[in-house]
Amino acid sequence: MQLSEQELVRREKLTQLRAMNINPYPAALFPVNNTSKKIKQNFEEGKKVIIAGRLMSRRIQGKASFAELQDSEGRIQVYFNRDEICTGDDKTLYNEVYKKLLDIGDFIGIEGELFNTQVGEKTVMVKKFTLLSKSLKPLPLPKTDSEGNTYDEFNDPEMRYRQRYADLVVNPYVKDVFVKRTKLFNAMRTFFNERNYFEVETPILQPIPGGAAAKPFVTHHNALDIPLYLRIANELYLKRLIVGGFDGVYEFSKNFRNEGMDRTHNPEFTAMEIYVAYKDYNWMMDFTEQLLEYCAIAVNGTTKATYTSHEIDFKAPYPRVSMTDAIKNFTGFDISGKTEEELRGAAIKMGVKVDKTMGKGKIIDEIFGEKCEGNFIQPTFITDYPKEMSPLCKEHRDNPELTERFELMVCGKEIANAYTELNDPIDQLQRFEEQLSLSEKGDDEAMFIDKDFVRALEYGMPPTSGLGIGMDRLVMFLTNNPSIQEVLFFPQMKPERKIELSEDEKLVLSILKPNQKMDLEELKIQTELSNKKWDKAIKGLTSKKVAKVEKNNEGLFVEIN
RNA sequence: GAUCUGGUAGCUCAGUUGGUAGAGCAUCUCCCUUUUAAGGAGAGGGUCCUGGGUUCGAGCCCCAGCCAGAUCACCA
Repeated sequence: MQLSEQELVRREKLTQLRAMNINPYPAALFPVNNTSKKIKQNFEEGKKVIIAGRLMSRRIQGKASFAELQDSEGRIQVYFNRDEICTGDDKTLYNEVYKKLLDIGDFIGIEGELFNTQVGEKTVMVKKFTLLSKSLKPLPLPKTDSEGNTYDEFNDPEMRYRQRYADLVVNPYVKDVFVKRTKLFNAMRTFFNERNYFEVETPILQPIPGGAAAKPFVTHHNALDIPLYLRIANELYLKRLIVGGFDGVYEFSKNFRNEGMDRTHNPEFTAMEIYVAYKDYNWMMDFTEQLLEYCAIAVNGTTKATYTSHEIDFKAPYPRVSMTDAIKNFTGFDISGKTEEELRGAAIKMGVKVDKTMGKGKIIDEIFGEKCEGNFIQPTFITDYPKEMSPLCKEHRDNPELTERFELMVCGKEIANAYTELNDPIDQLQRFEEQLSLSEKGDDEAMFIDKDFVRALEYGMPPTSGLGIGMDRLVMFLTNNPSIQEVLFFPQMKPERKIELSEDEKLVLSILKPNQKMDLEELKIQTELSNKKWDKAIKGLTSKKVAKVEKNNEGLFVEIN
């Protein structure tokens, strides 16, 4: 690996430290008894403290130096003075170790006393310091001045996501997002637990992926020799637990969908689903608005949130608009009682793209998505979806064309989806069968038939209402981040393909490249490498996908990839 | 998947028809007891994303590719 000058310098310091009998990576615990935040909150002149963290800036002025130490809660200024650290004649600890062998990014432990500088900055006077871990790679060093201007900001999204660890060290706002994310999860748990709903875990590896219309990832179990799918939703398993007798169950589930990636979609994402027995979707709407109000306050201290140019308010209650009314309002067209052909015609007239594989439900969904969805900025429940697009949802008590379903729209995006759950096993089987015919028509997202789930319903499931919330999307709204990558620690990225070739590999390549494809023996002879070196070089090149070896009737050939 | 934009020092960014690769911060050396992105002086540091091409000569122009972002399409 090619090291930069600065990296070489730091490695050299490592050996110098060892030569001075200073272990740059000591094993012993360091007895921290304070943090940067606690020091500032309970400041007392002369108080002794022990702290630890990363050295993040230094201003050296001869015998004295100010530096900043960053710990998990922020930064505190520390003051190094030669005569405080080196009380005897030997000034090596300050002149050599502190000034020359420490670097920005190093973890150090400090024992010292609190004092105020002449400028009034709360500061730790260092009496003793310990190197806790040497940093070998220079961190990016963004700076902010007193007016809030930033310099050298570490802002390339690619580098920030790939090296989230560095991003977290130098960009404090990144940590804030994830603190809020965890606050949201904790708030939801509290809200559910206080109502005696029960947190559970269900399988991620599933023989039949169900509960949503989505393309699954497939894997293979060797011992069973069967395909297994990564879950796309946890709905069907949670309902099985309602069959089993729980009154309310919920789960935060990582779901996996083998679809495109963009600023609102990551292949793995987190959903929360909750199912409550003896309730319906009207109850669930009340429950949802209370939940979100509670969560918004827990995360931001207020029900209001800013998202891009929108000011949104999660204060309950939220308006409830039926899908039929929404479409009527924004297009003037009444979908009720229309045939598939009439709907298709209307969609085409509105300029909404439809095709032959779409059934009634999908056409309506398309019209809604195209003409209405974007208009709902404040939290709004859209209710009573067409039956065809909701195969797990109970038929509407007043209209057999519709289902008792709602979605919660915020800023034109869906963040929650809920049903009065279908618990009629015969109806459920029929709906699955309709999905099957959709999939035969070419809809590659139509659901599989889950016979075990139907069997569970046959034993009887109490009337139940269920709710699903896209947690990542909700975090985006509560932290004003229009990109899902910003609210995931490690968003999916294309793998870095760094090709580093050894000398021998380069030699092989230099002969192979002008020819593109060569006989393996001939190439080997031309390189003049020993058998061992040749073997290593060619295996290296093939494993790095630079070249490939091919065997055909005429012999063995090496080809550039 | 399509289009557009970008990729230059550890970080942020300049780079003039196409003519020896630059700045600030960071690093290194020397000097310096309380500074607030900011002490002073000096020095070093480059696979200009990769591979081809055009040219006497390419960071710049052309082609192909890689990675990212944005917009759109697809998709919850």
